[in-house]
Amino acid sequence: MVREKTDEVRRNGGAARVLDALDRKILGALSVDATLSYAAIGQEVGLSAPAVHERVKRLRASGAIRATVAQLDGPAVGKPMLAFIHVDTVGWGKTAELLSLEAWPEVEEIHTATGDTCLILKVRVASPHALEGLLARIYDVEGVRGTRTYMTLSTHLERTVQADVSAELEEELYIKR
Amino acid sequence: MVREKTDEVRRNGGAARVLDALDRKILGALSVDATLSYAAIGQEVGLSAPAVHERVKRLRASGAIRATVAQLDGPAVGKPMLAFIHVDTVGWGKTAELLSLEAWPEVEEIHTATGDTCLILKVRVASPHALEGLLARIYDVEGVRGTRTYMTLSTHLERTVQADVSAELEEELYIKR
DNA sequence: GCTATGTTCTGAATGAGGTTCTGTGAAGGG
DNA sequence: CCCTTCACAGAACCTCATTCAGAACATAGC
Repeated sequence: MVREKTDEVRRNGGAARVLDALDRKILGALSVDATLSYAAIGQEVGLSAPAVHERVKRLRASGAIRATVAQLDGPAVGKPMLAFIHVDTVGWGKTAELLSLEAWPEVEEIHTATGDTCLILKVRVASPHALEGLLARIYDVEGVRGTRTYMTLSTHLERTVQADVSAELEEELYIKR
Repeated sequence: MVREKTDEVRRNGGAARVLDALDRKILGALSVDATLSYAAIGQEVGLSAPAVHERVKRLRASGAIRATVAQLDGPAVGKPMLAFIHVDTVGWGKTAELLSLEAWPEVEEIHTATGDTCLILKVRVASPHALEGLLARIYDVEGVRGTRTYMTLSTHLERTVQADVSAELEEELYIKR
């Protein structure tokens, strides 16, 4: 019976479900260090290892945990330069074409944005020369009208999505599908 | 002797060391899915599990792998709104004060940048109201002259630092200290 | 050229921790 | 009041991380 229910939840991708305080504590811990053992997390939040495991499995299935990844150091892997590029296009329809940017390893983020620009890119490159080549390729894309590049000189903070652990939000947090 | 040398490398934090093709393949795999077993990675790159483990240990010690974290989903944890905020300050010295932004859970990234602005923030909030409150707090910080906010409407790509697996870069990649 | 030395790998052995199973107690509904 | 459902704890199992010893290979010095 329990198994049936679990499978059902997994089928519909995790229906709307409140994240309680324990879930947010677990997410907070894993978003900082995903190598923690379930037993260690259980110590922190007051659960047994299997209970933590069950919740993490649910959080993965529901999409609250998108992935578990290694955070690399830009300079260490040969990409010391970070920049944000604002791209203006001739129309909204053309942004679809730009999505092939996903295949470019320099591009880490692509957002559609409001303001005086259409797209915001976060890119990481090895050198000024590499940045110039990237910009040239961007201008080659059909529909690109112009770009504005913001080079970063130093990065003071760079982390992933934070789960707020404050308790008063409990009622508002739902898993969206 | 071997142990001595290993300890020495660890003491100076991992001296300049070339990342070879195997290292970059391993980094590429772990940056996408850090839950892979060492045996599975070894299958991909042609090494045994202990050999992969040894390399990963070195990559962690050298700083090429900064951390292993769970990537959370913004909407799922109650933060559906993502924005970039460009902050103008009255002088460079004042940016140090702004670094207390690290303690604000809405702020994910802080960069010093070139261009017509001093700081670029990446923030994720629950609602327009929360964004307004955040901007009010930013303006309360001593030295803040103005801000420009770029709201994102949709995110087409959001990933971490990518390790280029192409082979021709082999000679250029060093671990910086 | 030969030897000593350091490096990195493989395969085996061990132990920690991930994963599953079963039972129990609490909460909600008929 | 009983039944169902759910989440958890404890125990058992089993995969996989980790360590160890030895082999292969490259390098430097004699």
